[in-house]
Amino acid sequence: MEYIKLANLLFPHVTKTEEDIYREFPKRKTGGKVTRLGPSPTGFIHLGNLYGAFVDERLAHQSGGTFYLRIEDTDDKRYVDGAVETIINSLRFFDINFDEGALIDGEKGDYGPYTQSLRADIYHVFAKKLVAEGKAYPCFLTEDEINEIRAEQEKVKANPGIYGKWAKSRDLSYEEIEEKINAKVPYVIRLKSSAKEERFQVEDAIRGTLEMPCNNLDTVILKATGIPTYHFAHVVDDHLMGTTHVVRGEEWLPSLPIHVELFEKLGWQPMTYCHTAQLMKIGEDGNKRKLSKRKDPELSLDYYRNMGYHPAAVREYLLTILNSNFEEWRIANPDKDIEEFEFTTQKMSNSGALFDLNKLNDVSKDVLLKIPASELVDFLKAWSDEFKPEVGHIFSDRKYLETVLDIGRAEAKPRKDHIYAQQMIENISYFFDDMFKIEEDFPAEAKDDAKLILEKYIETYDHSDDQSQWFDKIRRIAEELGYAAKPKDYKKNPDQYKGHVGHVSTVIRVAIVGRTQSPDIWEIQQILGEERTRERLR
RNA sequence: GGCCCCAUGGUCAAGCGGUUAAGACAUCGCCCUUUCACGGCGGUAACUCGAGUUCGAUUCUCGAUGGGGUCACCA
Repeated sequence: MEYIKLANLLFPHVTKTEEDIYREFPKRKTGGKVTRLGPSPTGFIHLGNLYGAFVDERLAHQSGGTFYLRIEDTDDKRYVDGAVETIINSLRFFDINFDEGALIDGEKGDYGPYTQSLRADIYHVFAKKLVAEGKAYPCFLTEDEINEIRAEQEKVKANPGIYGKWAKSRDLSYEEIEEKINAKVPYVIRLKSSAKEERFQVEDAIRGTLEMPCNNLDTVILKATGIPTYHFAHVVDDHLMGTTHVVRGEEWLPSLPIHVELFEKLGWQPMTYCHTAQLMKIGEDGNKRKLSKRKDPELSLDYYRNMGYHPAAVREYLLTILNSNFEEWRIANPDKDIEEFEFTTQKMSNSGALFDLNKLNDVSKDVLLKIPASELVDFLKAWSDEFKPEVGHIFSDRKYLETVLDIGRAEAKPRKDHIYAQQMIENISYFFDDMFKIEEDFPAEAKDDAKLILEKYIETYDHSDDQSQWFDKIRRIAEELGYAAKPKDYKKNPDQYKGHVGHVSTVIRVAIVGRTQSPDIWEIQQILGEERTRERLR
């Protein structure tokens, strides 16, 4: 078989050589790591993507390298309008920014185009090269024929796939191929696998040495449309674009042999692989399972934006599951910027982590505590503009809002009330008259005296009282009505009292904020002002 | 089914041949306290199993079991 003749028959339009391409894509000069995110443009982006993107970003930027965005749109069915913008904006929200690639205001960087569908001529140069060297061949098998092969394989218990004797287009003569081409019979280009009966080893930056059998599959590298499959595009692009570290989910591990053979046949050196563990969730059956775009909309990034989690909190949480030593570092360095933490692939876990909302909430409390109230207002405002415009009026008095958000935060043992925007709004709603409502009942112990308690409270109320004067008055009211002035007395002799001062103050609390739990009432009253305080007591 | 990855409390996880098997979250109890939150103290709770190697295995090897992934002209 004259392979070069075949290559020319298949790729008459390809005039460039591989040397031409190498001139267009010179080796990068930077010393740092080069990573990339290669999303397919479905526009859907979930926590798992963010998790991976975070690894890419840290690896690149921590080493003074480059992080770029490549759109992997080799499957035209997947394309969703505006998806690229969504991806970029979602990631930017979490402070993950690209240095080059297919960005919103056009391409940036010297290794473009960064959209795979625009790189067809490049892939063809290398596909042609492989054909010319007898390492790839056209395959004319139809879908039906492939199904038949699979059925036959099942019958004889052979592994499914096109390989070895099942690869029926492998041994077509030039004349046969030419005849089909002229007859416009559709075909794909397949790798002609060497199917070495041995195992190979690859170093993975997360998992250490990986050992698996060599590939034996005649994988499709160019589809009938002339567009490459992921496997081929990955190898060609990452080599040409100078990627040093390929970060991807562990679901790619099984196709690693294909990629390794592709690199070998192309005469290239594979880059460092970093196969991350998948983020899991508990399925309906109680078992762990991979996050799925279809089934788990609540784990899409939008869910967290909707709830109003602060991006810094999500980043902080992600880092705790990404690098096992991060929490320790954080405890030792509570005030350092997250950038200062030295992220390493070695410290990454290689078993799938279950997403833990409790932990996120806990982390979030600490993160929000460190954010000044004025910034919190900005954050809340941006969130409400997008997700809850009906509360827009709470931003009309910024200073007031800041004061509200700052309750108890300056103390040595600060309150950690804030977790995420939606919850914060709910928490502070009683500070706004239109959102204030009585949500809970008076405590059972003081229910019958509620009216009396409030009357006496209004009578003695002096807005200029300081906190201790104010509470002394409540103590007095409690005693007058037969409640213990100290909870301990009540606990000792529960029969002697109707209840204790806590029950009395809870009546007042319910009147002021509408619930049985809140920060200090005196402080709240000071913020509300005398007029509104009295209003609510009526 | 073949191949691949993984395996310490409910969750995330330290550990890398000898430890009373860390820590965080969650949970429970106590303390602080006018409620809640915060904080403090304490408790419950783990090495999947079986063979080896070894004086000694959570740690190394093999096997089993379990979980996950993958076997497309999807990525």
